[in-house]
Amino acid sequence: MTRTRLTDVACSIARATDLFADAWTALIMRDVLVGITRFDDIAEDLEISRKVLTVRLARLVEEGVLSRERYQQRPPREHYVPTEKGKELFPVLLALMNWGDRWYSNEGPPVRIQHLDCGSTTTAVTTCAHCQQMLTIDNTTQMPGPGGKLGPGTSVIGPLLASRRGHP
Amino acid sequence: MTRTRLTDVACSIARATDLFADAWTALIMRDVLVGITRFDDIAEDLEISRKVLTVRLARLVEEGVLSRERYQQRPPREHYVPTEKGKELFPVLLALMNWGDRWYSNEGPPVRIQHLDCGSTTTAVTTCAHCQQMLTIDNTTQMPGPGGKLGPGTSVIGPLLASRRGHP
DNA sequence: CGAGTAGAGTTCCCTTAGGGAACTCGATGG
DNA sequence: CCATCGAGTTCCCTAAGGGAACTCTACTCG
Repeated sequence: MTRTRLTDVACSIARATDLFADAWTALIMRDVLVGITRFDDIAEDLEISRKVLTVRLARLVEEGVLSRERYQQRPPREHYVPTEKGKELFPVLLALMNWGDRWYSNEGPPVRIQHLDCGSTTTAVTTCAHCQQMLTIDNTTQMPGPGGKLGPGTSVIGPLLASRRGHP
Repeated sequence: MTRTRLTDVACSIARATDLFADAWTALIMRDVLVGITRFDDIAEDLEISRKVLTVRLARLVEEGVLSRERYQQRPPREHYVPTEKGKELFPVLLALMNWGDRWYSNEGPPVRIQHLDCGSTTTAVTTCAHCQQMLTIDNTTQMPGPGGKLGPGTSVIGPLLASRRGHP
C-alpha cells in the first residue's frame, strides 16, 4: 500500500493523523486506556489480526504513546501502558466517540462517560480555552502560527488559494 | 487489504473510526472545512493520489459527511461542501490538532485558532458538559450506556473481561 | 471553426499492507 | 516431562494505495 508518510507535512493534524489514523490505532488506544493492556486481550477484544497488532503496538511504543512494561516477574510477562503522550489522546477519542454517538447510535450511546470530579454522567464538549464557549467551524477562523510554513497540506493558505482562482 | 468493516461493532469510536481513520479522510475534511472544496485543489493541496481521492470523496458523500454540489452552471462544475454531520467533525480535528501541536511542533503550532465570539487566539479544551472542567482519562470512568451490548470492541466490558478470563 | 484549456475523474500496472490461521518459543505448573 | 499460557512470528493470498498517463465535457479565444 505504501502509505505516504505525512510526518513531514507542516500540519499538526497530518502529524497526528499519520500515527493515529488507521482502522486500528484508535481502537487499540481506547482499549489500553480503558485497561485492556495485554497482547492477547487486545487481540481478542478487537478481533484484530495478531500480526497487525504486533506492528501497531511496535509503532505506538516507538512513538512514545505506549510503553511496554513487565507486569509480573515469574513468568516474565509484558503489557502495554499509556504514557503521558498516550493519555493525552483521550480527548481525541472523546471527540470521536461523541460524533459516533450523535450520528450512529439509534439505541443511545453504548458507553457513558462519568466525570469523577463533579460526579455527573456527562458528555465532552470542545470549548475555547478562554471563554468556555463551544468551538465550531462557524465561530472560529484559522490563522498562520509561528511554525507555519507553506507547503502541501498547510491548509491556512487554502482560502487564499481558493480566492486567488476566483472561487468562493 | 480487505479492511475489516467496523460499523457493526457496538462502539461509537469504532463507528467513527471506520469512516474517519485512514491516512486521508481527516486531511480531506480539514481541507473542505477550511475552504478547499474542489477536486483538483484538494488533490494538489494534499498531494493525494487522484484515484484515492475519488474513492474517499465518494465514501464521504455516501456517508452524508460531504455533499457534492454545483458551484457554477457554465461550465457545470461541482465541489464538495461539508454537511452538518461533516461540520460536527470539527472537534475531532481540533483534538487531533491540539495533540499534534503539543507533541510534534518544535517551532510552535503551524496554525492558530481564533474564536470569533470572544476574539481570542485560543486552543481547544475538551471539557465536561456539566462543570466545564477538563476531561482526562484519570478523572473519568466509563459505564455501559443504553445502547451497550456485548461484543467485540465494546470496551466497557474490557476490565471485566480482563479479570474474568474467558469470553462471551 | 478548430485548437487549446480547465475541471473532474478513470484506467492501468505495480507494490505492499492487511486478513487469517497455523506455528514457535520460553517459562512455568503439575 | 508434558500441557499451558502469554506473546509473538511466519506464510500465503487478496485487495487497497501510489503514480502517472489518459479521457470526457464544456467552454473560450483567435
